[in-house]
Amino acid sequence: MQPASSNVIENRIIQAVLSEEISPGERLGEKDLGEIFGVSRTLVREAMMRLSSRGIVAVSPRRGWFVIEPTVEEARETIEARRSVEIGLLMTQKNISAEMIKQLEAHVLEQQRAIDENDLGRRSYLLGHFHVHLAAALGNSILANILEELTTRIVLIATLYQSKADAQQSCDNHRRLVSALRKNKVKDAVKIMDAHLTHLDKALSIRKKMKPRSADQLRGKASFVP
Amino acid sequence: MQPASSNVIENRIIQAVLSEEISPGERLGEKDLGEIFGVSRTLVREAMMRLSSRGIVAVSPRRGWFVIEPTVEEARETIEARRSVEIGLLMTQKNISAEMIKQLEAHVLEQQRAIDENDLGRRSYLLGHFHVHLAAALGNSILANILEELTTRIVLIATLYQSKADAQQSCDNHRRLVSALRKNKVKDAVKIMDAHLTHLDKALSIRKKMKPRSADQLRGKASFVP
DNA sequence: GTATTCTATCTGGTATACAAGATTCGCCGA
DNA sequence: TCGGCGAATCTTGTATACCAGATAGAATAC
Repeated sequence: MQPASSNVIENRIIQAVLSEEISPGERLGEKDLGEIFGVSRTLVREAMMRLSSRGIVAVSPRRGWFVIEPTVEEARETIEARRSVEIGLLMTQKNISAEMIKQLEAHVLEQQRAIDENDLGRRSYLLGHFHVHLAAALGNSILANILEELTTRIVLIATLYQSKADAQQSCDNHRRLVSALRKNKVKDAVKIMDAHLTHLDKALSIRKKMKPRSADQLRGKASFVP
Repeated sequence: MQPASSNVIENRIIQAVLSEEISPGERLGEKDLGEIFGVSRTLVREAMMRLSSRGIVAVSPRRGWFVIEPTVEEARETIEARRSVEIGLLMTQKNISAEMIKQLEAHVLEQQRAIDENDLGRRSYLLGHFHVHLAAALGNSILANILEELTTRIVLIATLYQSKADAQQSCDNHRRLVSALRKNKVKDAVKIMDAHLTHLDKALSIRKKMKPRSADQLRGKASFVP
């Protein structure tokens, strides 16, 4: 394994979370990750520090780093935060270029393909990252960053609480959203987004407990290796 | 100087930025900070990693860490991001308790006092943190965190571009905002917020160049020491 | 006097060393 | 068989060592 920078580690872990390769509550040992990425604990630690700042992992003193397991309360707050940000994003957007609409439509098609091909990791990744693309398309990279943070947490929440928001429905919502944007019907877009998140929020009531995987299993995941 | 954890360092630096004790472009050397806080470079580095993840500082390889100097484009994006978040926040809020209204009013009074007493650092700090309190009052700590990040950057932007949004006007806007919230006039609140940010955005055109202070001067600032 | 090159020094980048708390597991006793 | 106790081990916490790139300043050439 050739060495990787701490940035690479950080991004790889976010990607792994979005692809559901890593589950909430999973332990991420510094030593293990160092071996996987071929670097010393120092770089792993840097990546963890940034990830913890983004609310993806948290450290338990002298026990290890763990992927966060949001409580129901935190889950609701995250969904509400996303609702605020996304609705604000839609309401304050001025004009969206035809080029961007096309990109978003292409992204939705990719999502559909991942669903059809039953590519679970890619499916989860694309469905989550659609909203990041949306913010970027509306011309604000800062909001895109914020949304990446929030959607990553949402994926963890969805995994943890087994929200049954099935992929096809999410994809359909995205399609309708882009369609509304193409017609410049902002109000419709807001409604679709609002309903989408309300659905997610409702699905949260069904709790499901997960058994955390051990770090050893993680090492076995070939795809986790960059 | 007794040792401090990396968390303390991080918070202290954010506070220093909010209080305008630290200017954009200022160099923050690992060695210097380590001496100031009485710790090794390791802990300073951890704090810097998290601050960079929050977009407050950036590293120039083998040269040092610097407080970010947003370009005009980034400044506009930050203001737009804040507009989205704050408007979304106001629009999706359900009910705000009388208790919270009181807290916000008390905060506005504190702001006024800082203005009257000409306490510049405290003034800057309170005016910026009002929005963080607002998000917290509306019951979402995640949005509060996001807003802390954004307002910190806004302070840097205001310093850099010498936006003449004078303190008294900001405070008045805050007072009007809380008043609208008390009367449950959400639309008015949104309007006030929107106008406030538009004003900030307009003021951005007047560019002002700053000369960065050296780290030695920073060391001299007794108040920077925890 | 000015431009240039070379070197001493400073800075961050990364790995490693060592300390101390947490965990595990075996041993012992009841 | 079950529960408690202790040492061995594992994990993060923090400091330090060493490297390489960047910088500044002096010496040199013109």
